Amino acid sequence: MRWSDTLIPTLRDAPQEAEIPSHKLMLRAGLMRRLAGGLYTFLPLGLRALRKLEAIVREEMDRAGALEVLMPAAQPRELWDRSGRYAVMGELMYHVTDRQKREMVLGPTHEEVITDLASREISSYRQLPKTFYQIQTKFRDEIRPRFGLMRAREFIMKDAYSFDTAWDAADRSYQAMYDAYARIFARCGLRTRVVEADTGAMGGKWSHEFMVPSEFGEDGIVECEACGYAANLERAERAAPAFDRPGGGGAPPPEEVATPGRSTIEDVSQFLGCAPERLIKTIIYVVDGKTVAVCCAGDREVNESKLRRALEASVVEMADEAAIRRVTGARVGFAGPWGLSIPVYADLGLDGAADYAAGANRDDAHLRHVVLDRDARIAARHDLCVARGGDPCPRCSGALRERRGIEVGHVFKLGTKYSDSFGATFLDEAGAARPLVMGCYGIGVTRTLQAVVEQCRDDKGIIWPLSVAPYRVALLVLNPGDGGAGEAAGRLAADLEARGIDVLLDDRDERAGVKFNDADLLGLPLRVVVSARGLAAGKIEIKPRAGKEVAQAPLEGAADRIAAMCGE
RNA sequence: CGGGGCGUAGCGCAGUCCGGUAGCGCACCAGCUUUGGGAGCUGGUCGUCGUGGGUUCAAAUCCCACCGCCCCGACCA
Repeated sequence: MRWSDTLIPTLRDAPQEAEIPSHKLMLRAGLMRRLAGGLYTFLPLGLRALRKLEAIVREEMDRAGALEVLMPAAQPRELWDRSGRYAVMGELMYHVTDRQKREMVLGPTHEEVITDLASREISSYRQLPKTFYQIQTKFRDEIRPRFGLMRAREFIMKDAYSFDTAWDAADRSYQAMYDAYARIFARCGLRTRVVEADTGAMGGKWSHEFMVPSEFGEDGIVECEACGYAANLERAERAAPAFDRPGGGGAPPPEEVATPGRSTIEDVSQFLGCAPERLIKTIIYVVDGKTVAVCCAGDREVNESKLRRALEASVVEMADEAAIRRVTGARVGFAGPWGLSIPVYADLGLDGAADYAAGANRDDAHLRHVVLDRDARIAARHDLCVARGGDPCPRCSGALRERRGIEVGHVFKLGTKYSDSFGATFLDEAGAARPLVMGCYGIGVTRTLQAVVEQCRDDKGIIWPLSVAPYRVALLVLNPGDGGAGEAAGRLAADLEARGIDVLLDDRDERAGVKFNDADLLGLPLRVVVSARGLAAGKIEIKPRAGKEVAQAPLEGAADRIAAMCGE
């Protein structure tokens, strides 16, 4: 392809809309353009990279035995009512009404559609196991689209769904997808980290996320360097800290202190001259309709997913102001764990807590010298806080390290949540109807493309891996009119294309510097320069984008040499 | 939805405080020179100054409302 025949609108400056390096580079390199918030047009160069990535995903899905299908983006609302997710996902979905006034949604994911299909088409254990996948545009009305393709409102996703006769068989399907994912990301040139994850609105028993470590990732993760434990902060466990604190025995009795208007941890901490971690934070939650109190150290955040799991509940929300006043008898900010008629759950970070300060359950007052076990009745202790760097590892004696990651893939063991709501059953060998055991597996394809750029770049531009590069070779002609350079480059390009090597021939009437800089920006893996100067000596030059050294090579046989470097 | 910032040519920006009828760099078009890391000179094109309303002899500039974008938060496979 000749540069002058395609459209690659490179930009010297990054548009203001872009914040993170990959987003800026994708705009500057002419891969895509923004239409509106979270909506992007892929330009020819960006689309080529996307298609290559999709091809890798397809190959590995097929190799893993998954069957490609294509489901509609528009789905009847009733499907979502049946799974009960209309209420959970309602706000996240785009709603459309057709001329018959039927309510439709644009699919943010396809568990409902595939389970409906399976319930109709799968009836015997003889048909199992089956895994279906599709590569398709998803729609999510994100509250805040961000960072280009990282969190877009319309994006391409590879989603897959497995159906098995039983849990152990489902585990094998899960493992097959897990392994396929590892191969896919490796082939894309990505270093990924697998972490244990929360299942969120998807439901299900267990899940793993494939994370690309990046300071611009939207997810926090912790990992233990000693044993390899790694988890999303939404799920990450932590062991009880080793305490080095005065025991409760000798502590003086609680003492009430007036703390007028000091309702935040920060205010109280300053006012009492007491570190935030020596305060007990008491938060009132409504868990499946029941009001409970949750205590943790003042410098910690309650992890609502952990709370939900610990109490085996399905809905956790913070109590409103009226409920807090009713339960504690005080305004927000003065709650404490004593004298409450509701169950009090304590985070394990408070084990052995002695000589703490906490709200007095009375307006404008706190208590000092609190010993939790002595002064409050605790219903149960659980790990209820968001983990963070430095916390003890839940699996070994190591310490957790915190970092950020971009979620590019997520695999879930779903179980029978959807097959139950859709009556998706099969007959086993004994002729008994049993629910299909499901798994679901997603790869954010467009997000993965940006993650590649995020991970493969330098200060001059992108450094595409061969596997997903829009073209494998950038062929630069300097001064095409001189010494037959233009003709020689044209012949070399044709020669490479005949061998199946995709080449971008920069035939523009631009100065060398412009071409070199654009080549660095575009980041095609191999840069080949044809110039009159080189040709006079019968030479061209070859330089990998990732390297520094420029190799001179004879024009004779150059195509062979380049093809070999492209892995052909 | 709350807090903050921004909106002036394709991109990056100045001008706004203090009202006087729009500018700079890059890009783009033409010509000449130049030609291995974002060339030089000359000439030229491109603007409902986000939108609507108001104040004023006069509004990019002041006032009101709205819209869009970005960041932080809440939220979110």
